[in-house]
Amino acid sequence: MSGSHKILLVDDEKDILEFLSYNLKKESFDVRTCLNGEQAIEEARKFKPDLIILDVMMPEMDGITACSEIRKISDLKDVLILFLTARSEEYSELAGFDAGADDYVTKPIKPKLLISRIKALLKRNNRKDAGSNIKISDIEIDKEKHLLLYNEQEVHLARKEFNLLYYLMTIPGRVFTREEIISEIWKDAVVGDRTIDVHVRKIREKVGGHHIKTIKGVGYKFDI
Amino acid sequence: MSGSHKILLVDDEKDILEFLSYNLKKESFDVRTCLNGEQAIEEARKFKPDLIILDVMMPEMDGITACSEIRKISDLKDVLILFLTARSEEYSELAGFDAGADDYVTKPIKPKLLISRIKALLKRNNRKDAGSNIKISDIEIDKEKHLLLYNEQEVHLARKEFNLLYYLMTIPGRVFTREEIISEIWKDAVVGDRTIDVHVRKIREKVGGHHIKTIKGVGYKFDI
DNA sequence: CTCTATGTTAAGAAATTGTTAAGTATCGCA
DNA sequence: TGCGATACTTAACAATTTCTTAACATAGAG
Repeated sequence: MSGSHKILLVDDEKDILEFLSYNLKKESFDVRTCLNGEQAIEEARKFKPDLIILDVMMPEMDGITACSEIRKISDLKDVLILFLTARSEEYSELAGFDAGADDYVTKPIKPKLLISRIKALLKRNNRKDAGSNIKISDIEIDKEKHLLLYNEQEVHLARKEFNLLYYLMTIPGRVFTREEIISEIWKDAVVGDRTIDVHVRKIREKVGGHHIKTIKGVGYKFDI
Repeated sequence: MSGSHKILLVDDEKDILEFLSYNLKKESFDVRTCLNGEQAIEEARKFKPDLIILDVMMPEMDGITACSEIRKISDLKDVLILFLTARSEEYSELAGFDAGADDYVTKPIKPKLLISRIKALLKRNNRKDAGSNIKISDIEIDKEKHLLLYNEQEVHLARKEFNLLYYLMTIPGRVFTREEIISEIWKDAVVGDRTIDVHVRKIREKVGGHHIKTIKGVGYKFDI
């Protein structure tokens, strides 16, 4: 199922490279490794991987810089990039996404989680041609451009609001539980009970209240 | 909501056992404790928990060894295993996953985080039986969307009503006893005699009385 | 007819979500 | 770096919905 997806793994710690490499190969991915960002760019040109896993913290050239560089290479414009970050470096996430990352995973790394993320990414990518943008009735959303049109009108949503709305819209009609939403939008962070509600409220304020529907005791869903 | 999920808690420090036990019980989990790996294996065979929380560092038999042993027991093949590790023992995590752990949490333990992880684990595991929609004559039910169509018309059911109707519809015609219904919908909660009736009444009100039939002295069934 | 299981109703308890405002964190920019 | 602006989270409280119960009504088996 994983087929022969090619993954380029970049980290300056050999132990981690070996550990991940082992786990990925077990899933029958085609894996190559690099120890720093410069090597990675070179290798990426030749190897043309489907996915690059980049450690954010590396000597020589850090992951974010490497990511930006890679995005400039037209041959690799569509390669998926996943960051590895220490739990503390929360900023790197933001910077990472700005640099064009597709996902990130915090260390210490849980192989199972990483692999499921990878599979999700690769899968999502198959539909990417169909556009990472969704249009439903009066709402149009373009994830790449971080742009939302409501009645042809551009509306600004903050990052969390945007991600939340986008997440619900990935499967319109389906109810997402609070737990699902939290683990998707907040990853492992622990947030209070009312946080989701407040974000939902703001989204409703901006795109009309009828779209996000509350199913009491279950969760929220996007409705036409 | 946590229902009657059974958790086996294994740690050599009594303080931690008590602390966690208290917090888990507060969430209405069914908790048992052990002080070492050997006891844990024995207890797991009898107790058949849904989840085992294992401290990695223990005398006698460490958590990783215990985990491997447990995975060998066919009766416990599907039990979830969560490791507790000190922050410094980063590598134990790696070994832990190889031994078949499903997740891990670092000490010092924050109960909130631990519990949200536990719930996520248990939930993920439950999602095996997701053949979510049923259509019978004039009733169509979609669990994912938490949607009920009666004569093509959307009808709102509260959570308990929805779950109850869905449960009866999983095997149309079969009579479900009150006991079965209670243990499915209310788990271990104790509710009065008339509670089911009231819910049934509300469902009948909403989807026409003929579908749910009372078998006096036995239970209820969904009829076409 | 009598007895027991179930039906009905309305009240209020409990659970869940909505709202607001204030505090904290982060960002963009000079 | 510091400042104003924006974003995010939280806490307190309000509003709403859902759930349970109690009291009484009814039906049907025997």
